[in-house]
Amino acid sequence: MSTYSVGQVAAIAKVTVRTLHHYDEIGLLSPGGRTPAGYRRYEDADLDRLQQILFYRELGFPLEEIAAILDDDSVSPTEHLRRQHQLISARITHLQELAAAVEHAMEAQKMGISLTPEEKFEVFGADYQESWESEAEQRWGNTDAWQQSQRRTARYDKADWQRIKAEMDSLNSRLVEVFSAGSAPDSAEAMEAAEAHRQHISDNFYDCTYEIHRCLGAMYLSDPRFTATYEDLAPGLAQWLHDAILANAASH
Amino acid sequence: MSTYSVGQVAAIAKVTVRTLHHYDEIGLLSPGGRTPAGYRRYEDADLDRLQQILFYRELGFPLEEIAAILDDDSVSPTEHLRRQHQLISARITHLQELAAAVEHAMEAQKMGISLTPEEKFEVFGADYQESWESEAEQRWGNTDAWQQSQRRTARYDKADWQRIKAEMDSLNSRLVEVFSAGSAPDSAEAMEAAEAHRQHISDNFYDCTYEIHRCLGAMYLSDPRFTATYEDLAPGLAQWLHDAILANAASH
DNA sequence: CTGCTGCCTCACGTCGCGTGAGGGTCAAGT
DNA sequence: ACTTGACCCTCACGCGACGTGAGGCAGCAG
Repeated sequence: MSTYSVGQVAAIAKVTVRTLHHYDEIGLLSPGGRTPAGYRRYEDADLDRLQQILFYRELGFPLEEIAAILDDDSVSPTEHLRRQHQLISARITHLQELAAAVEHAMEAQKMGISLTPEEKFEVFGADYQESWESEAEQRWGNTDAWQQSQRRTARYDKADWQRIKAEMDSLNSRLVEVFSAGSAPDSAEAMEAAEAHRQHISDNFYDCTYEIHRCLGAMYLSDPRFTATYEDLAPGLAQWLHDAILANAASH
Repeated sequence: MSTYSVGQVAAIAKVTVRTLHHYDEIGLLSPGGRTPAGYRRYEDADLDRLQQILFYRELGFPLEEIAAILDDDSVSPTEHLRRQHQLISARITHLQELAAAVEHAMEAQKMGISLTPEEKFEVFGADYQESWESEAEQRWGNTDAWQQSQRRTARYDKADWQRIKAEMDSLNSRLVEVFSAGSAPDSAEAMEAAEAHRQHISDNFYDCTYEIHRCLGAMYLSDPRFTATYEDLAPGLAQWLHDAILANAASH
């Protein structure tokens, strides 16, 4: 198995040595080993990873996010390639739209027509990272909350997700506890639990105002997926949680 | 004629207020006017300019370069659009190559084959040639020579380029010949070759005065790209050609 | 006249490197 | 055995294109 020095890798991948140093510094790409003198030695696997990194970089992903994507070992290499292909296609369509817009502008110019301000900027709106989880996006559209959540969660690594999962579990068991004790949705404990729930979302996903929290509560009843998880914990819990959220929101 | 506040422009163009402030700071986009209270007021012309800025930004140009491009009033709006379209197309082809490379990688993976390191990074080398063109523009910027060259070469087709390439090759081999024979830069043959070089440029690109030819000679030494091509033909040739050009210019 | 929203100007923080400075390493030639 | 030159190392500061408050004026609504 052959290994490569920084300079060699830099030459092959057409990046600078400094870039490789940087990737090592931030832990994005650390060489497989070092010589006794401290020289970095990259292995074939490192080259593979570098290639992946450059792909995602080319598509405009921040390095931290790339690290998160690549370190998520629940995704197979094949799956990665599929994703990349999808992302590239999305990007291409976006550029084609841009090209079409330019043509449009040329037409308009030749005819001496001027476009409305909104028309001029239409094409820039499309945040090309769509296509990906468009399911949730359809519902929440381009609300600020959703976008904020996207930005934040993109950076989370496995440990973060584990912590969040654990917090959610403890929140849920607290809910079940209060609910099973027979407390009314507008009791102090119920409202406290609802507030904790809201706080958890604010901390980890997006600024969850009382307004938004109310919407969430409604969704726990209307969206079968959510209803299922709560009803699974305890029958009647979805409705109760919904009421508790309303009560808590009203009290603030 | 309506005007817009920063916030309004930000909303229309989907950029942040801070971005507009920044563009104002660096002089890339200053609003047409201000209210007595110091509030920025953008006019329709400013929106047009902003649109152009965003186009070029999307294509990865640094802001300083964008300013240079847009402030070059020798370029008509139509010409701008033509350029943009060209740039977008180039970018699309590049991405399509990337996509093809991904497909290639998928194939290889399915077959259990592993690619050579060089193969893996081939596509990234396609450092799209437009960058050099714009770089040259920065240096030679709005000199008449550059513009003349642009106008003329725009109409050249493949056959023209082939002819020019052939002529250049024969000129270069003549240079190498004279140089390798040990002739001094101020010998008759050397000066003749230099003169032929100048003539070729005048015929195909722009009126190359002796003055300009001298500058070119200097650039063959100062610009690594040119130095490389001549040094590649024969070590020491760059310096020698430079001297020959000077001698030839002096004799006229 | 109080509050709210939008605008202003500093001014420091961030990301992805570029660019030396100062110094060790190692194969090749003399 | 010694020198040279290419390559490597680790700091550490700089830069472009903004993000993100802090502190304060402007203008209107109730």
